[in-house]
Amino acid sequence: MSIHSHKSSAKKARAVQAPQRSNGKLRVAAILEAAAAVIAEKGYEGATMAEIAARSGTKIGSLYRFFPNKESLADTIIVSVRQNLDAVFDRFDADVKPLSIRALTDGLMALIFELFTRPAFIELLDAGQDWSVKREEFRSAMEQRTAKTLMIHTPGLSKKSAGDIALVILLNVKTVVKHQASFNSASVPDEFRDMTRLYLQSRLGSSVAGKNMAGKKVIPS
Amino acid sequence: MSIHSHKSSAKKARAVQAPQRSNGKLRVAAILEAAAAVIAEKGYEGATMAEIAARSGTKIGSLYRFFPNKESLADTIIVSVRQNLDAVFDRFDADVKPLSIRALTDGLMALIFELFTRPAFIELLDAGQDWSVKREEFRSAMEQRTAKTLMIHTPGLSKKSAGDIALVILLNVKTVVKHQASFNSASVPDEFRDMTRLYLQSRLGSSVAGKNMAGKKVIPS
Amino acid sequence: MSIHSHKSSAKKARAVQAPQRSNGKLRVAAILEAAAAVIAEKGYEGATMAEIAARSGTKIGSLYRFFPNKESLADTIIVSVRQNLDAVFDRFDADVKPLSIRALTDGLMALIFELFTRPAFIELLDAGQDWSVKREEFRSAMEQRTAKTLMIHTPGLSKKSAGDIALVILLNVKTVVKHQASFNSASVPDEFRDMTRLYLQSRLGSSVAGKNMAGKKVIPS
Amino acid sequence: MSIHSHKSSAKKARAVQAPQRSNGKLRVAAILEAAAAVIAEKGYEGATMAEIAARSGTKIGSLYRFFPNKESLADTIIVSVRQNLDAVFDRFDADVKPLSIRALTDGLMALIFELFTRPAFIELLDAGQDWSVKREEFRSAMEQRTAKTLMIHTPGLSKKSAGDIALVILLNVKTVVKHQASFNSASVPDEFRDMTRLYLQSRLGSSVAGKNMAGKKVIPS
DNA sequence: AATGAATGAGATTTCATTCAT
DNA sequence: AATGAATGAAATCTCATTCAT
Repeated sequence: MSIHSHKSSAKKARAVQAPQRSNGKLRVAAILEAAAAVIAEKGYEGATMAEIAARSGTKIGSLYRFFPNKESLADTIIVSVRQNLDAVFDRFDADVKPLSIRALTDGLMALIFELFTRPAFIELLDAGQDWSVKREEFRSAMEQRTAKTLMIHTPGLSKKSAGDIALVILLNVKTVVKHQASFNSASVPDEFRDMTRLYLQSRLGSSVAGKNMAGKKVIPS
Repeated sequence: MSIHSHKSSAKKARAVQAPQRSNGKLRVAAILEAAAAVIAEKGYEGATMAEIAARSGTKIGSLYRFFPNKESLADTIIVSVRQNLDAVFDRFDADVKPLSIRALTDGLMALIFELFTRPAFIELLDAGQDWSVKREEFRSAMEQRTAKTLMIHTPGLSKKSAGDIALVILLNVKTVVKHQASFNSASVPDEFRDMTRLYLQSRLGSSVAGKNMAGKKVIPS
Repeated sequence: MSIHSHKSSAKKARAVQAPQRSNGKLRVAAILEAAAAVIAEKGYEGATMAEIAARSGTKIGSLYRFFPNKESLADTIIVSVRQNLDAVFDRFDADVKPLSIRALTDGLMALIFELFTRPAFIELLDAGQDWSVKREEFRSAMEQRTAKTLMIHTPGLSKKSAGDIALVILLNVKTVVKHQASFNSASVPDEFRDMTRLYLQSRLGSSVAGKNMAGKKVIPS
Repeated sequence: MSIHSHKSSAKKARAVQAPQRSNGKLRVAAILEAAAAVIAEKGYEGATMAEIAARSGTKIGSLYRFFPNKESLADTIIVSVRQNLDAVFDRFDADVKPLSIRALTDGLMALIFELFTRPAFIELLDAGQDWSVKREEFRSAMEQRTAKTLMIHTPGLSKKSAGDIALVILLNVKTVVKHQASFNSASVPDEFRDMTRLYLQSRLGSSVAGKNMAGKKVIPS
């Protein structure tokens, strides 16, 4: 407990340490995982580099060798999600055309949910101030990709409409992910899914009669 | 204390000091306004007492005379919103019964929008960790009050359903308020309003045939 | 704030960081010395971290690297004394049995004096309020160890008596150490030693005739 | 709870306040009592003028009208004890001559105990740094007065001896008063009284044969 | 290359004391 | 005269980042 308690064993202490994996890949992965966990827990501001280092079994000096500053950590997390983005959407787009609106909604929401559920991700999306650039860029990418999928599914859709709808879907999923833990009522996520379905039916329904068991227009009063 | 921290570490829970001279009242008002502005800009964590003091033309010592700590500032902002709550809802409830669902939706959203639009308020609702108590308490109050209104309008509604629906409405408004500034497309708020209408029609529609131009059930495919 | 108090108000109970490089060890030693000096001069409350840092040639940030808060400095000082305790008493106990009461008194007082003379130590023993735990724990340890020695020397002694007597001895030494610097008359410490001798003779004398050159009354020189 | 809660009743608030006794004597007494209590609880440093004002029902501005600074409060407390000093000792001295040493010890200790037990007093005696002047002055007065009593009782005593003995008595009483609250064993104060008796018998005994049942060496019971 | 140590600006909070009304 | 308000230096503690070994 004392400051001096390591005194006599100091020399050996170094040798006793777990051998640090010099493998950069593994190290970077461990750091990112730790960073995601800490940021998810405490938010971007609340997360400290020291804790991230400790939790990843990295020394603070080494951490800075891989990530030159705190923001670069956040960047990398965002980017890693972004890199999935295209692959995931491409896969989805391949089979999107024949989907009913219900299936489209469910599929899209599930897909986005998956992307957003990466720990720390939601926190980063909302993190303050200067962030606007990266966040905006990412949101824009998400939005455009989602809009693209909508337009593949419903070819008649205007670009603007597709953008608006995409944004609504994204924000709905974000809301669910963000408040997930604190919902008292387990059925709230279902409500959001239903609501999003209704919304998509209203927005896409008329132009895709065939898919939608034609005839039943959804008319907002 | 921490935890607190000048001389003794005991948690001093000094009450918010009410000013007793007109000068003091002006000062407090200025402080609150500045605090709301700074918090709205930078978030709760990002806002510093020094900046709040400076922006309100107050010296730091005076700020602390009226608000013994940073949290008390946030408290006061939240509470001021909360105090409006009942009055505003009561007024709305008086005329809610005969409203069409569309009018109900629009009225409720406008009302909640009004409450949430106080600068800083949204930031505070999302501020981190320890906050959970006050935030939860407030959200619970909002939710219950909204649910009550729904049940007045649609008497057949179960308490649980009303709660779920209320929460969805609240989160929708919150999303709009929060992202308001950053929407590229001005029509997004309208989309949210429409979506919420559809959702309410689906949830309340069947039981209030008369109000809803009977016969046109909203059927999620 | 506390807790505590920069970003989060949670009580961070970081452990005292042991230095791991020779440079750090020197630094820690310098800090402790400076802390002891400053506390001895101004008392625990009066001592400021800034002054301790300055006097040890350390920057404030470095000080906090090794001692995460003011209390941990005091702790370390107390603990360092406590760690001596057993060794010192064990050595004394080995030869305590045949000692005359006079020699016992002198030996015990000298021993305790030695322990207490560490600068700052006395101040810490009296430092205010929250301290009670550590202080009490230490005093209890001192008392029990002293009582044990008394019972080794005078086997017939009841546990309660030994405790009371031990406490009196401790308080006497403490008084001498504390006022040492301010005594006008150099003979006051001798008076305390004599008084303590008389007291021990009164309390232990009757039951250990043999050791005391039986029959010869104990006459304080 | 709100900052503004007093708004409407602000004008009347002034009138509602308890009528401030304009009687300076009473006010000063109330302040001193409060100050003593607060200092006794939290120590000199820990006591705040604001709390003293509040606890005495005085406004901070008024407090400063009577006591221009914190130290003057402490001064006044010390002085008030000092003023008792002569009267109390004079009364005791009147009957001191024929007292047995035991009775002298008990009487003196009781008298000093009484003086020291004034709340806050012990705290002030040990309060830090610059205080040395006032404290020293007071201790010197106490010491001289006690020494005088000893010399009245035992005329042969040298001035230096009397001073030393007086100091020992004072410190013994101080120790008891200070640790009073924290003694586990209720008998410790008795031990101190006995010890002091033995000490006085040793120091005064031989020269006052008559009073002390002549010829009988001082034998610790 | 690895890593412990150093840094210092800056954040929150306190409180004795003075002043203006 | 009474008193609420103003003040600001000073204290504790944090943490991203750089550096020397």
